[in-house]
Amino acid sequence: MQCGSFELLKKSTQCGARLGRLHTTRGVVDTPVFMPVGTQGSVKSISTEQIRDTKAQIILANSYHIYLRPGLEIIKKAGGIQKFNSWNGPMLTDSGGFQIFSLNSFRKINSEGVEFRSHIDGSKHFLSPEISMKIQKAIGADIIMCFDECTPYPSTFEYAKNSMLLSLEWAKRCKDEFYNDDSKNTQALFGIVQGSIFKDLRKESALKMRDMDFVGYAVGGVSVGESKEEMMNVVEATVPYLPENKARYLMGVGMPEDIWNSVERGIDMFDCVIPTRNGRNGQAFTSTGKVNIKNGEYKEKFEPLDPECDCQACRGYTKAYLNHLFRSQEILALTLLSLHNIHFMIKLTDKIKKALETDTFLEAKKEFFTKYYSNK
RNA sequence: GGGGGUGUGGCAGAGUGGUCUAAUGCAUCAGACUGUAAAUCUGACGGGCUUGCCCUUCGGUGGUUCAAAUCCAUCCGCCCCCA
Repeated sequence: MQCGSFELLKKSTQCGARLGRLHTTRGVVDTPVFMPVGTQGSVKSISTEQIRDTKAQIILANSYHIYLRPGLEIIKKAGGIQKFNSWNGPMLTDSGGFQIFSLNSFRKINSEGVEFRSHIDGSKHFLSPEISMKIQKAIGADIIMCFDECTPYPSTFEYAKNSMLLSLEWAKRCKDEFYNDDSKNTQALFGIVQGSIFKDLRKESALKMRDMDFVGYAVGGVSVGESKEEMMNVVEATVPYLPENKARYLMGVGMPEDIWNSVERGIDMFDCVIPTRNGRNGQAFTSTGKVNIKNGEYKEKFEPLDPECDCQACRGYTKAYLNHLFRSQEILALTLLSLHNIHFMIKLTDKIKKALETDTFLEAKKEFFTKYYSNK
């Protein structure tokens, strides 16, 4: 089966949610899926072994970061990113498009591409759709992304339109570059819909991307500061114009509530730094809501973080101990909470999948949130 | 016995006449984080309320001064050196 192809297994009769299977060179991914982010080829503070324990099916890496360090030569010599980090499973690389947004003070955009100053040493680098494709081919992830501009929020309609058209133009160039060799046999290129929060732009972008016939589609330019309501409006304005038989990936999302709400509207794939970043900063997601484990109230709570969770952190340790680890700045604190949060997100998608099998998505969602918000 | 130094908010430690409720760091208390420049960042941190102001703080007491953490006297505590 072609890498990146999507098998639609079941559609909810209640909403837009769907159960599916994404085929990749290194394995099958059941959707809806949450993909932990390992920007530099490593999910921060967590070993590949531990990532497997969380039952994550596919992880992300960032081509911009890997290109800067260790560099493509080393990745090639290693035999590709999956061998380098010994994950050996499905992976996805982002194109560097998000860095146009997040490193905005270090770059200059023109229609040809983007000039970056390395955030590491200030050196100049140029990224274009063609270069991004070459980089992502060299890294060798199963799924690679078009080089786009992640449009900042807020943007004027005019800026958002030009940005969306630029990403469209770049998408064509990505395709041309991607399909000029045998990489297409082992990798899949996904297109990215832009258009900020403007429905017309989202529709236009989605339809034109659809015409380009990508293997899969992403909704980009969300989770950049807009409200949750706006984010859902974007999803609703985009999904109806994407082909049903292809995967839909909402980039950079999200929180548990975002996952439920987006799956409900027809999204299949997610990635987000939240479980790991917030984990490192002391915030845990639990079945009864968010917990800031650093807070004083947990100093003497000799009970697991989440009694419903069977991750390493919850199996072996108490809130009091995790609180102590954070207060004493022990490295283990970062690992355990990151691990827990990833596990939580994976379990959440498991719940969703199970509910879709029995066509009870809305009931499951209600059950989840009744508990999740019960403490607040 | 002689000489020198020092005492500041939970801790460390600036400040040596007004701009001092008193820098800074730590600790403490909370909040934020969405395709990772993040083990990060923000805010609070004497008390009161009508949130602008009022009251109370720099070892104790007394004084000088329009004004004292800051100067003087004295008491108390601690540290160092020489015998």
